[in-house]
Amino acid sequence: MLQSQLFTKTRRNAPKDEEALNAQLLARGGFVQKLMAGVYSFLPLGLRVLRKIETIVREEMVGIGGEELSLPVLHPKANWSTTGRWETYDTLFRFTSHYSKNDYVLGPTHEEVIAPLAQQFIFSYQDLPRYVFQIQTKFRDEKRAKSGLLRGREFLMKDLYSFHRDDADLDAYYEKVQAAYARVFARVGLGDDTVLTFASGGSFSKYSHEFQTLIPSGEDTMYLCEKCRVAVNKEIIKEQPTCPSCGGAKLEEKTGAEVGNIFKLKTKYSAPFGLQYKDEKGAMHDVLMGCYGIGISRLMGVVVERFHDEKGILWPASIAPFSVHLLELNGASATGLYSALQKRGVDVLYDETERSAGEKLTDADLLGVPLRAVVSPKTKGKIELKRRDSEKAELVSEEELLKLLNH
RNA sequence: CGGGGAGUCGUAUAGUGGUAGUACGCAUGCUUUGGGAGCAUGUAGUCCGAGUUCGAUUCUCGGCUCCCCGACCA
Repeated sequence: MLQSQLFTKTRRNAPKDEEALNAQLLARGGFVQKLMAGVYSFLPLGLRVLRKIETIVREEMVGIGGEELSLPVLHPKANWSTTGRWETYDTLFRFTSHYSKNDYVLGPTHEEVIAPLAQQFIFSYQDLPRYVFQIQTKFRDEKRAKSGLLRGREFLMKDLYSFHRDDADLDAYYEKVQAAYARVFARVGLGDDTVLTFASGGSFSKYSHEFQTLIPSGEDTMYLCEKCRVAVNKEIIKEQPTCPSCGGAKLEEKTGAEVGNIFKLKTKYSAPFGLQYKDEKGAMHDVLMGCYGIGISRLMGVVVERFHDEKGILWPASIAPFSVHLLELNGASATGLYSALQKRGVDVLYDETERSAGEKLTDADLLGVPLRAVVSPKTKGKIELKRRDSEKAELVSEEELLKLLNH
């Protein structure tokens, strides 16, 4: 990609209505633009990051048997009345059609859609288990949207739903999802900072689990057992004052951002919709369900909160908008190298603009591409290579660079 | 939802009851060239509505929007 052709430009100042660090850096870099509180456009650079996170999540969901589908965002009131959540769901976006006078919901989650849908296809124990997921825009009428991408009114989420014949099967799959989630967070670069957290489980199971990324700007408070790297959410610390893993009582207070959660719904949503199956003897039973979410757009914000310095973002390589940021400075030309990199399939952003060296270098730091390659009169036919997370640069030849990137 | 703060060119800001200023950006030209370069010329703005006033961007009221704290967050 030629930087001169980018739809967006970087900004020297963050908009004054953005205070959250993730929003400031993402807005300055041209990754996102706020339309209103809690609602963001994802611009070409930001969408690249979002898509990479999606791909990682998708691969891991497919890896545990998930089949991808796409459910509607617009729901009829009736489904939400069936579960009672038309009245009880606080942050539900409800509205009435101006001409038909029908009531609708903008989906904040999809149990009300998936349960009756599954009822069309699941009849027998032979149809179980089943696992379906989607990556879909969700709407929640948050009383207070805040913290940039961390709490939006419109956001991108992966939601997986599983269907089982008994508790043992649900429990076993729940464990698999938990392991897959750990892989997702490791792959997006948050493995060391994301901990399994015990949280309230509602009325059907004792606890649910959240994945909390430990960042100072996180909204949730939890108590972490340093030894086990397992935490207890503040909401259940009274009933669970010790580490659920080792029983230790030395828990340290931390703040985190919830990037994922896994939840045993059991029959909470299958029962109201009559989602049942016949066992081998022809007896009817409610299907057991699990639901499992990952906030994709929130994850993008959390990564920025976790990986930045005073100059800008430091994207983990796995989700960076580009692999290499190629800069030509002070009249030098990197056109040949750009073509060579493209030919090798390297995802490269090429700053061929005729701006000052300082401006281009500052831009590179802000955008946070993991590897910076500079060609200038000073590099004398070689390439100055610098990792975004390192102060040291090294001079390499074109062959050395290509070899390195092939790796 | 309760409390607090704030709306001025595209962005960040200053200022004023009487012609709205600066920086960045953008445009043109020249000069520069390793950490958001210099000079010149140009471009572009007072959230919406009502009130007070000869006159409101400024004061008053209402609305809308944004930010922060709290509450809330299957």
